[in-house]
Formats: sequence, structure tokens, C-alpha cells
Amino acid sequence: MTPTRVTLREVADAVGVSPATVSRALQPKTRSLVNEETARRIEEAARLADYSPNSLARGLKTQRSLSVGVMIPDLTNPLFPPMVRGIQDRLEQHGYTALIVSTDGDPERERLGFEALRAQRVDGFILATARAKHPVVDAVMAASMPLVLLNRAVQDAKVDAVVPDDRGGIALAVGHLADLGHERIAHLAGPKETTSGRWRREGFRAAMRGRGLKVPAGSIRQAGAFTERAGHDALIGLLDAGIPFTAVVAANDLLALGTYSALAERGLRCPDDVSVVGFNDMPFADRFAPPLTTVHIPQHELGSRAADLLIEQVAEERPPGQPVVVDVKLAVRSSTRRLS
Amino acid sequence: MTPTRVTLREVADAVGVSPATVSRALQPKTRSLVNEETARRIEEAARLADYSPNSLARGLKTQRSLSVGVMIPDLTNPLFPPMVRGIQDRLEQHGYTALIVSTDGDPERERLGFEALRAQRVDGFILATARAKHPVVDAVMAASMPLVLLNRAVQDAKVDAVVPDDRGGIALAVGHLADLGHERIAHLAGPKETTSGRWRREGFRAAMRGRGLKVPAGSIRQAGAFTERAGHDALIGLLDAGIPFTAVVAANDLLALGTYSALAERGLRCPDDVSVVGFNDMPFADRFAPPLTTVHIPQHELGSRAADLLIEQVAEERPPGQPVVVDVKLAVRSSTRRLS
DNA sequence: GTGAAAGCGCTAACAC
DNA sequence: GTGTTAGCGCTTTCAC
Repeated sequence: MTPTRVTLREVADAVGVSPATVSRALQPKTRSLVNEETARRIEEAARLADYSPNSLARGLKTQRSLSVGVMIPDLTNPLFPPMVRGIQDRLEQHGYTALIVSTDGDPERERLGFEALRAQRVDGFILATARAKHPVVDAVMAASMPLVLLNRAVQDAKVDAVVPDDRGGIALAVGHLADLGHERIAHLAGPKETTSGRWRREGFRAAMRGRGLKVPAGSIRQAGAFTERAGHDALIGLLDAGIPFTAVVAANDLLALGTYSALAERGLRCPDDVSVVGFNDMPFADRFAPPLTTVHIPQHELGSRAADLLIEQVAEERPPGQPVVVDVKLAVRSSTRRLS
Repeated sequence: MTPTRVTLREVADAVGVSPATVSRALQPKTRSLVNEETARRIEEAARLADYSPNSLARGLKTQRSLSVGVMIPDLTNPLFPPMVRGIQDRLEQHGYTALIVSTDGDPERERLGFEALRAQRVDGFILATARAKHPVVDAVMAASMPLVLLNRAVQDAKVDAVVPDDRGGIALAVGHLADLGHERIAHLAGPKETTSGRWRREGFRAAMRGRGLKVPAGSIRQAGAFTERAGHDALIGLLDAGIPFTAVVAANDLLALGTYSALAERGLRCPDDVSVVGFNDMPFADRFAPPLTTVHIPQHELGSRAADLLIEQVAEERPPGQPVVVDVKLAVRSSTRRLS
């Protein structure tokens, strides 16, 4: 069934040279060491024999797999595929491959995924899992392997990270609503275990204060997860608690989307009765009903910057440094309107 | 920087046994061959030393990488992440890892991706790239490596494949519209290079015939790609050609979404002026404006069935067989309405 | 039940 | 400019 593959040795025999020469000829970095004519014959023979270098053997020898492990919480959250693409695009340019693991935030899957990546001897990790306490982050750091955090950072230690400007983004959202005359603005905060959830919540308080607006008790509602369902439930909770508000800033787009259905359930309209702002500008946010006003983050760029940092760490053995904060902007659409 | 990893040999030395014994103790299949007490001590030592088996070395020796290559056209098309998840979930249960490559349908990226996967010595391939002429499909078949096609099939040869019931799905769409009184139904066909594009077009003709409806010249419009942009342009083309229609069946949801903006541009409303049906029921199709009536396909299941077939081929050396056709159903939402 | 030995396919000194 | 050698970490006969 599965065919036995052609080896370097066979190519060597075919050409009548030693394996070492073939190895040199086929590797760009060392090709110049071998006679031009010989190199050409080797390439020809390799092509003819449909030779494919065995990266397992190469990795075993060189102690470099030229692969990096990428862990993300949920591939089906539209926020992540563009980031993954950004990562892959950049890694590819440097001859690296991404091994992608989607964990659902399930600790057991995370552990398993980490073990698998470690067994594959990945040269480094990009972790986009936002939970503050994270065994895998700890494990990678403990092993002092190259690591870049995406979408989150750690407070104390020196770890490379790429994050959107959470506070700035929320400030844009609050400012936009304030400009539209809103004063009673509620916040649907992300899970408290996540750093982005926390930072956006803090950013919300700061922005409200900056605008001279009050944040009454109960007007910040914690969602249990970054999902539509959680957003729905949180908004219902806000309504049931009798908190008065004319606008809501959600910690991400999925939560914002959840508010849509909650509002509809209660006979409220968006934006006529309640303005809603999201965060992330996930794909198709502009196609929702109504099109969602949201904080836009450059998803592809976040991914490629993370890959850049990782490659620098791996290739140049640069020690990790400060988090990179990426600028965001507000995408104003139809889920927000002037308070009349 | 990067720490030297613990090897099997070191664990063996620590316990005072040979590497062979450690290997046996740590592998579930051979664990019973070694003395229970010794095995326990070995496991303990491995845990203590934070030993992680080197799959490169193992793969080199066993000629099995326990990984499979997955090629998809575009990870940012929301249709695919659920399929990928289906694949990963199932592979994981069998100890396999998926290496995911997203190609953009770019032949050069496809070739590069294929070479990379081959170099990684993947045990098989799942290809979700729908183009009819496909060098990678040919190459995998030529190498007679385990292969499963996802979302497409090849006509002649015996190749495992998992496909949605394209014809049946289109028939549901046409039937639904006909039941609503529509007679002038247009079709936005997918790219003619894709098998799904072709089958859905054929399915459309057949379904119309079955309902006794005419398909006037020009009422099937070919889209250049499965994208919003292409859907937009195709609908504009239909309009400009003066083809009369009250409903349109799009070959996928992205095309359907493109019709939304095209209709809006021309001052037409959906569903008031034109009913629209999509295909795939991609995530969030129910949140669009208006919520899209579309043919639902079980995305996760398509992925997991494909993984099943591949594992069977790899593990049990079963020869490939007939395509598996998966049932679909219609998700009726608000983009279609009775013709008044 | 356990160990010794060989080798998977490749690269990197080190000779020449 | 090219060949020889050794060995990366593991599994797997084959002995005992």
C-alpha cells in the first residue's frame, strides 16, 4: 500500500556520489560547496526519483523540527482563522510549519495537545489561549522554550506577547457612545479568568471615568464565556436586575451578538432602544442584523507579528521582551445611534 | 535557551534497566511484556524527569508519523473550521495528529504545502480542495498513499470521499421556492473548475425539470469563485442582462451573501423582491440580514467521517471504496417568502 | 522478563 | 570539492 520512499542514499548511488554530497547539493545553504555540474546532476536525479527529504530524520539529526506549535481556544470562533492565517503566512516565508491545536479551553485537551506538540519537538509555541492561569504557559516557560503569547500577556514575567490595545479600544467604544449622547452605558465583561476580559473591564471603568460618566453598581455584568449564549444570558440578567441603560459595550462580538437575541426576546430593538458595541470586528460582523459597530483589530497582523517574534526568538536566540500592543480603531456601523 | 530534552536512555539509566525495557513499559501495546513492578518504577522515573517521547525518532524507526495532512482551500471560509474540528476530534481519538494547510486555491501554495506534508511523512491525506483538475490529488494517488476527499469526489477512479448530497440539497432549495409560488428561479453557479459547482448546477437543472419549470438561457450565471464579491458580481450580471427572476439559488452561502449587497445596490429588497437560498448553512448564516434560508450540511460530521475513512485505510489497509454521500436538509429562514 | 545490537534517513565534523 | 564516519532517539528482532 504505502510505498517505500526514495532516500538520499539512493539518489547518491544513482548519481555515483556520496550521501553527504547529495545532502549538500540539495540544501540551499550548502549548495555552493558542491561543484555546479555535480549539483545539477544531483538535482536532476532527485527530481526524477521523486525524492522527498525526510524531515523526521533531518529533525532528529539537527535538533530542529522547523515547526511551531499553535494553540488556540476555538478554531470555530471566526476571530481566530485570520490570525492563524497571519501566523502561517509568515512562518511559511521562513520555512516553518505551524501545528495547530484547538482546545475548546478544555484543560485536558490543552494538556494532551501540549504533550503532542512537545513530542513533535516543535521549536516554539504561539499560545492564543487567554486564560490568566494557564498550565501550558507555565510549562512552556518552565522548559524555557521559545514562546509568544497572542491576544494576552502575563503581567510580571518577561514574555513576548502581541495584544490588541484593549483599553484604547474600549475607550473608543465608550467615547463613541458618549458622543452620541449616551450616559447610562452598561458593560458585558468577558470571563474573569481571561486577561482580555479583565483589561477590557478595567478599560471600561477608566473610559467612563474619563468621560465623567457614572458606573452604577450592577451595570457591569460578567459573562461566563465569550459566546453568544453567554452574551444573551448576561443581557437578560442586566434587564432582570432592573439596571437602566441605553447602550452596552460588549467585551467581544460574540457577546454582542448574544445581546441581539436577548433584546429581541424582550421586545427591544437595536439600535432604536439600545445601542450595542462589540470588540474584534470578526468576519461578517458587518453582515449581521443590524451591522455591528465594533472595535476593529487587525487580526491577520496580530498573527504575523506573533510569528515574527517567535522566529526571532528561535533563529536569533533573542531573549523575550515587552508585549507588543497593536493599534485598534472603531468600525462604526448600524448597531449604535444618537440618543434622542 | 532551548533545553536538551530527556531521552529514553536517560530514563533507563535512572531506573537501571535497558532502553528496550523502558520503551516496552511506556508503550501501551507492549507494557504487558514487562514486569509490573519494573513498569511502575519506569513510569515514575519518566514522570519525574518530565520525559517526552521523541516522535521524530519514533517515526523514523517505525515508518509511521501518526500524522495526517489536511489541505483545505481557505481556513477563513467559516464552512471549513467545523469540518477541521470534526477531523481533529476523530483523529485525536486514534492518536493521530492533523497537519493543516490552507492553500487559497493557489497552485503554488498547494504544491509547497503538499511537499511539506510529504516531507513530514504524513501517513495519509484528507483533501478538501474541490477543483476538478488537481495535481495534488493526482500526486497522492500516484504515490498510492491513503487519501480521502472531502466535499468532492472523482468520477472514475476508486477513491474514498465524503460529500454532501449536492443534488438532493439543490432539489430541496428549488422545491421550497416552487412551493412558495416561484417559477422564475435563477441559479448562481459555483466556479466550473469545482466539482461541487458542477454538481449543484446539474442538480439545479434536474430539480427545475422535475418541477416542470423552465430554465431560460442566461438564468444560470457562473460565479468566478465561492466568494461574496463573486456572488455580488454575478447577480449584477444577471440583473444587467435583463433576465427576469423572482428567486435565486446560490451555490453556496458566500455567493448568497454577495447577492444581498447587489440587491441593496439596485434598490431591491430580500425577500420582498427577490428570495435567496444558499448552500452549506455556514456559521452565523442565521444572523445575517435577513437570516439566510440555506441547505444545511453537517459540517462536523463530514469531517469526522472523512477521518474515519482515512484511519481505516491507514490502520486496516482497507482499499478505498465508494464515495459516502451525507444527507442534507433545508434550513428555512427569512430570505425566502411566498410570491404574491 | 530483559538486554544487546542494529538501523530508520539524515547532517556535520573531520579528513583528504 | 568530496567522502568517511558517527550518531541524533527510538523500536525491534534475537538471544538469553
